[in-house]
Amino acid sequence: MASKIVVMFSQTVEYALRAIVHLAREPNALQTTAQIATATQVPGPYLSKVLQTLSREGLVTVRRGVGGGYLLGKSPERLTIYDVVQCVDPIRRIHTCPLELSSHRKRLCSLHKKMDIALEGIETVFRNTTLTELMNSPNPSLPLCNT
Amino acid sequence: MASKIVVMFSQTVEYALRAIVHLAREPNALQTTAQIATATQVPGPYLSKVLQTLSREGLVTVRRGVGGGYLLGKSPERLTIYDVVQCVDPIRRIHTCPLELSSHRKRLCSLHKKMDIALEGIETVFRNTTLTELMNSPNPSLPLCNT
DNA sequence: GCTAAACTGGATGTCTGTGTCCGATTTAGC
DNA sequence: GCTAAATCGGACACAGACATCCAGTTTAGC
Repeated sequence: MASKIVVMFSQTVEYALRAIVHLAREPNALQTTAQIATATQVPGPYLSKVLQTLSREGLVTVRRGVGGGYLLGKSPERLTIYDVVQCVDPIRRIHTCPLELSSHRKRLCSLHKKMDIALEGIETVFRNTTLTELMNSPNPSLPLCNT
Repeated sequence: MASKIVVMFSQTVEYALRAIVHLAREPNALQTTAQIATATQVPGPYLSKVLQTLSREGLVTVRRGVGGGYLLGKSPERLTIYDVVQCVDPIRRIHTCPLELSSHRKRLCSLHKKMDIALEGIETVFRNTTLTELMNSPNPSLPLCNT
């Protein structure tokens, strides 16, 4: 009845965030899928799909052909966790009654209101966290690095 | 790449919460699976499984045989959304590095720390919301009811 | 104790997220 | 322009969440 590792956030979100964080560590260096896959411990072929999704939204920039690879598509100060999540597996706030009860259409009942408040909390945390903040946080463990 | 209706909370969680809320509206009335299914718009056979799960943890009480059905298993003041969620599809906080980097074992990197903070937020909202509060909230839309 | 109402548990089916594979396409460097 | 490095896109494979079905068990009421 439950998922496996990181419930609530899909595997795809986890992978996308790892890839973005990895690219953010060297904002100007082209990285091939294989390099990113190794560094982030994400299955290469699947990572490839995830990067394509990120690329479509401009979160990463791609250069094809020999010597090609991926670059961060936006400046780390203006790229948030939220952007990444929304790109690959969006948080959908609850705006209308899931039961489609006519009287709840505009005014959620207390149950769904609470659930939406929980979602709002996540949204806020993610909206307020930029890649820059992740990289500069006063944390001895660097993202993805076994220091 | 995304799920369908209410991302982040599984369908099962949604169903379980509806069932619990429905039972909480009449805390002392036995309700058959069919009755609950109709009231909550949950597929009967699947709801049956969900109720079994809730029953194993004592969140609902079952009476088998003729005239049987389900009852709330705990008093609504002491039953929280969190209890229901943890029963059917638990929120798993991030305690150790998903990449299993040895240096992150006890100290999460900033990325996973942020993700865990988001989870903690949900956990807090859910822990602090009892069934009683849901029923008594000053909200014109009663849970599950088309008033 | 018979019968019918109701839950139990296992088997099965379906769909989507995750993961793989490979031929086609792009491009740097010779 | 040839070649090799690299992404792209579609087809395929697998597992788990969601959903169904049914034979078996429990129990109230006659």
